[in-house]
Amino acid sequence: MEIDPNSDRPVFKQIADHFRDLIDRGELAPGAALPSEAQLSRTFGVAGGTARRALEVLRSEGLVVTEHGRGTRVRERGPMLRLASQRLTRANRAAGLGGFAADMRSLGLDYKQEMLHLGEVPAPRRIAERLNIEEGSPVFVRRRRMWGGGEPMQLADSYYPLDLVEGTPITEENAGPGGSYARLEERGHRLASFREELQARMPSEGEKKSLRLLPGVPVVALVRTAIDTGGRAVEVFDSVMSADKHLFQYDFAAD
Amino acid sequence: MEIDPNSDRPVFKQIADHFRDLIDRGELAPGAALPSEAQLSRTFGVAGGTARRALEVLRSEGLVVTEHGRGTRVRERGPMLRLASQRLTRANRAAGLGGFAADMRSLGLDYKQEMLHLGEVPAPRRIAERLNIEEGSPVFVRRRRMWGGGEPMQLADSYYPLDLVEGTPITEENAGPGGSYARLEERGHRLASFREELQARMPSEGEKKSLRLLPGVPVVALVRTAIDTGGRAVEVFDSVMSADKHLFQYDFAAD
DNA sequence: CCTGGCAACTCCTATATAACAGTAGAAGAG
DNA sequence: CTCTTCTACTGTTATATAGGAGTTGCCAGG
Repeated sequence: MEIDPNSDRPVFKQIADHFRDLIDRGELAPGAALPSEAQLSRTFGVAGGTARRALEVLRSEGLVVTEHGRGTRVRERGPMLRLASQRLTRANRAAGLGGFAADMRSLGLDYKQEMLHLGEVPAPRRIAERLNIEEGSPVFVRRRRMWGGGEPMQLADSYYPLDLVEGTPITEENAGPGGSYARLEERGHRLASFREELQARMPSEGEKKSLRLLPGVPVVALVRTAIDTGGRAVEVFDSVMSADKHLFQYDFAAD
Repeated sequence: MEIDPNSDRPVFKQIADHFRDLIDRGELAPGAALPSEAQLSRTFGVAGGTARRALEVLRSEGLVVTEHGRGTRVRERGPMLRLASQRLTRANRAAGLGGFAADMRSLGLDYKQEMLHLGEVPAPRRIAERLNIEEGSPVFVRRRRMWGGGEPMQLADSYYPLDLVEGTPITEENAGPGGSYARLEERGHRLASFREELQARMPSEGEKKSLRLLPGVPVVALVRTAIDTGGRAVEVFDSVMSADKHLFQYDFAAD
């Protein structure tokens, strides 16, 4: 392996290219250690800062992870959670548990839900538009962080019109068997359809921390609006999840 | 604005925080210039490299763009293309044009398609699984880059079982009115359903270049499988698009 | 009027150096 | 045998310095 300092391509990128290649071709398996910065610097005959930048490139691409004091290793990818639209059909919902709990159960991961906030808030624009109400008018929110397999999987905020949840367990920590959708249906709002909107982007600082995201991992923001048989939006589910742990699947008719 | 060199938080992150704040609060509007590296270095009393790293952080978060010789400015976001599942219903398909052309038309952007490859290739695993054939057996591929508004919007590879396309315009540069789906239906394969699978990730080097992606912009990989009324997979559409230009919307029943 | 060239600005790559901080294992004390 | 401390490794932040290269505007000379 040779580095050409006179090439158009900067040295640190050439070094990054070299290791990207090894990783892509599988010669460096997930979990395998890369040389330390000092070693790179010696073997390629470059300054320490240059070696460091090469690793930085690979880090930012999400190919490797580095731990302070331990070194840099090829990233291991955990299992992917496949979120299929069918998970929200009535039959599946009737099986008990909320949607997320069922998903985790099917992957054999233990499930936990951490309540971050529970109460009334003024509706943000994004939510108000979908609930067909005025921006800033009060709505009830369940803000929580979902855990699976000991890791944070998603941040999920559920917003409800006030009149639909007053006096129901939805306003309490435990929404009861079958989750909040079951409560809404008991109250006479039979669910007719869902709309899901997805958008991928890089996480904010806060999201990075609270989802424990590695550098270079994007997130997917999913907004689901639940519509009842009367055409009324009864819930807006606003969530953010790590892109490297989730895959989304939708089946729909061609007619 | 003050920087504390003795804080836990590194100086370069403090500087980045400062400008992230200004951008989030709208005090630095899209298109507005940030101070040059030299200016930052002077006004904050830090070394040039430190100022540079602060800007690097913002760049990697996709908040700013910098051009060599011109400086760093707050990123401007183009319009988002909303890809709704309904765009593939028969009624919409009948309106003429392929799906993508119609989408671009509705946004008022001019549309172009650049053919990259047209011919037989051995089926990659991902494709073979979905077409229900052996990995490596020959399939026909239309590999192209779609343009909208003068910018590359997506890389799209369509894979077909050989027997379905032989002797049809699908094997030619122009697949004819209504696109390849129309040709498949003419041949007796009436489309029954689609499955779309989405996954977000950071782009590869090649994708970055050919989609002209700015640093810090993720991509969405969308794989669509078209199924005919006989339950046979007749096309796998494998595409990659810039996450900051696309939003995905799916409507589905709750029953 | 236009053109060529220079100057001053911008960012980019690379070097060398220093002090600090987390990790792991070996050496020593109890 | 166990606990502590030391040491040699790892990465992290920050400094200073140098030369390269793209961009813009001005100004002198044609």
